[in-house]
Amino acid sequence: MDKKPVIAPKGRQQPRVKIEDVARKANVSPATVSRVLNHPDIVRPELRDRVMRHINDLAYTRDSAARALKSGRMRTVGVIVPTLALGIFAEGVEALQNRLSESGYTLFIANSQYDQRRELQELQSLIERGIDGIVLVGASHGRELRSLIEQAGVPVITTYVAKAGGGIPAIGIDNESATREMTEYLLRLGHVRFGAIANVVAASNDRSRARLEGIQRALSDAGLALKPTQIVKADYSLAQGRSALRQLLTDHPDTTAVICTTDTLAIGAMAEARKMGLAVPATLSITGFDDVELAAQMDPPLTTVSVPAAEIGRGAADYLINAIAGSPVPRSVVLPYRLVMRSSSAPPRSGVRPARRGRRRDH
Amino acid sequence: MDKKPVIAPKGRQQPRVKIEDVARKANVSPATVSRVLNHPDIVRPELRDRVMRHINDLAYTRDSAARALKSGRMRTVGVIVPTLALGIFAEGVEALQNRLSESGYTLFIANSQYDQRRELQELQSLIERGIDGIVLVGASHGRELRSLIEQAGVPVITTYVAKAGGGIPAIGIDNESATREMTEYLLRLGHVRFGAIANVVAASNDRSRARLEGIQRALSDAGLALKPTQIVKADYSLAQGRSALRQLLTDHPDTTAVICTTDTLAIGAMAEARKMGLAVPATLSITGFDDVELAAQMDPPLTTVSVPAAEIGRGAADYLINAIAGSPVPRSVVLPYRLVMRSSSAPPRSGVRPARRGRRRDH
DNA sequence: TCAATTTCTGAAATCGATTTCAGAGTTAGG
DNA sequence: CCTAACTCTGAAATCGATTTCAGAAATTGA
Repeated sequence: MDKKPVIAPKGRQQPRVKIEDVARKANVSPATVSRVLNHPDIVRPELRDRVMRHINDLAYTRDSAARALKSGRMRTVGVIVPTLALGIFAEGVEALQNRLSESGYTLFIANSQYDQRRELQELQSLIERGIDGIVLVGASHGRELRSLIEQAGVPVITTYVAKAGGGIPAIGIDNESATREMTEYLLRLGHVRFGAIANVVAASNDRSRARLEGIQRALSDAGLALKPTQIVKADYSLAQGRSALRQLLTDHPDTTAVICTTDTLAIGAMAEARKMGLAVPATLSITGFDDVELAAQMDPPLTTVSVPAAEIGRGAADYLINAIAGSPVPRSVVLPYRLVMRSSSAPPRSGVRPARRGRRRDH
Repeated sequence: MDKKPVIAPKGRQQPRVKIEDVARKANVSPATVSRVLNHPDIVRPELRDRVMRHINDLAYTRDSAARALKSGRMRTVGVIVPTLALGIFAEGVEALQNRLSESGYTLFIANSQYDQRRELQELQSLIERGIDGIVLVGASHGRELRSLIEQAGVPVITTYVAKAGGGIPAIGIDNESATREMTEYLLRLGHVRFGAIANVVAASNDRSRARLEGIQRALSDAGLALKPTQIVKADYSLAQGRSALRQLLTDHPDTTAVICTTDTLAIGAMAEARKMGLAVPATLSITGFDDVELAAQMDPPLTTVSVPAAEIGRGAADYLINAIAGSPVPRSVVLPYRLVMRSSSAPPRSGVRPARRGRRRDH
């Protein structure tokens, strides 16, 4: 009376081919079949071939659960990105997956939506899945997360940053230094009235925060510290780039250079500048960060910082593969970024300190 | 002498907490601990709480390999996309992952780079991993792939298309119908000299092929069949969009409407048009496909077809969750696309059939 | 030709959690 | 007060592949 409902008999409908079935067909023991698959070289060639034929005939594939159970290795790595919507992360994940796949690993993917609590949950779930390694993004992770990882004894690496706290190794670029250089470049061009658009609303976005700090540091060093209203906070959408620029120019109409912490924001800002009738770069220089595909195709092409996302992904994969194998691994890897000067940036109108003439106390 | 090298002792360094350890601490049998975790309601409350405390104290997490082995369920789904570089796929994967995560599933991700052989390899690897369900993209898949899936007895669904061969259920939009409508719209505006830019170089890109067919069908029906030189094949990069437009206008300078099978191509085409000094939409209408974020922010905003990527991802997740549970599932789901008319398209210059005047036999 | 190696194969233990089966303990009914 | 009917817990089998250990077969050398 209390029978189980008649849904999906149990596991698979066709009772999966087991190693024993192959063994019986081939008139050998399961041990031999296993050896043919795992250490082909120690099996007599003719026997090996015979077994192989039967393996193919029966289309046998080993049960990875049983395999993982016995060997303690899942051959699986997990990655948690803030979002896949950003091309830069998608590119990194793709490179990561490709490299892992070459080495027989499979990639679990999860996304945190820039939410540390969600990141923790997803990590929990991945660890329960028995992953052999984990890739994170960014430097700021809760203590809880770090202890979870430590307890699980799983190799980790965090990406897109040059260093991270809590003894977690990192592979990526020095974000702060990149925007510092970019800012210094704009200073050299003669700009003095800056604005910054930064996607720092997500609490956990330490990359953009570092980038913002780079800007601030460079400007402070030049005695041009940004007022709070010269920094507009945004998320990572084009639309916010637009509105951020509008707000910035409302508060500071004499701005001549706008540094964005993301290409997306910069592209939004450029769109808005065009709409407002501002010539880029003649009256306004705009710079981005990431060097997405579109950056080079803009009109004018966008000055930005190129981030080696694919290299980061590959590097993270290599790191974990080595760490899992017990091979020595570097503490952290700092990859070079590249400032890409294109025509969205130029000296301010008519040489040095031009805007002075127009608006402010005219001296 | 022939000892194994001293690397990573074996599995984990800290000898993982087992269910038996918890059982011993709590003075119960492993069976009880298992019950506490899997069927809490059949264990006496006080005992349950006691066991729970020890589970937490020891930070015990069950070994998913052993669990999967016994239960035959991995609670894992795989997805193979052509590439993550396309925002449309990234968005779908993200939605897929989010929905699966809610139901306790974890997502394996792989990418095929539009290569059917690679797709097959990745699928092979996923099936060996014991996934419970698989998500594919597109309608065209080799027979080998289908038989592999069938043999494994794993539920599948393919995405971004309205239907697929080989009895594989699908969730997505009717690509051909979408471009047909788009073309008809341009015809109604009065265009007669069309060009098409299609990313059909990847052999397996059936979506774009269907889109191209939609264009051709609509034009044939209107007695305006495209000549081969009016169709430029490209991959999926902005740069190719640019060069495609240039080539198209070299061969057919009197073209008034260009239909692209991808927003990326359309955006590239618009960039090139601007560079060539062609006013959009005054002298040239351009349309895209996908409705990426940037499309609405272009100048002029791009007319395109909106694809419900997130809905596709969610739908695929729901489908598989049900199919795995043995619940009834729909054969296929056709989702509505949406034509988004923006200002990159308009009637050709000076009313109906304007270009006639300029170039051709002037009647 | 026989013994000593060497090479190869099979039987059986093992990985860790789940679940059936049966028995111990408890409560209710007579 | 004793048996009947439950409720709850534990012992042991099981999932499928891997691997150790030992023995059988083949090879080499004397």
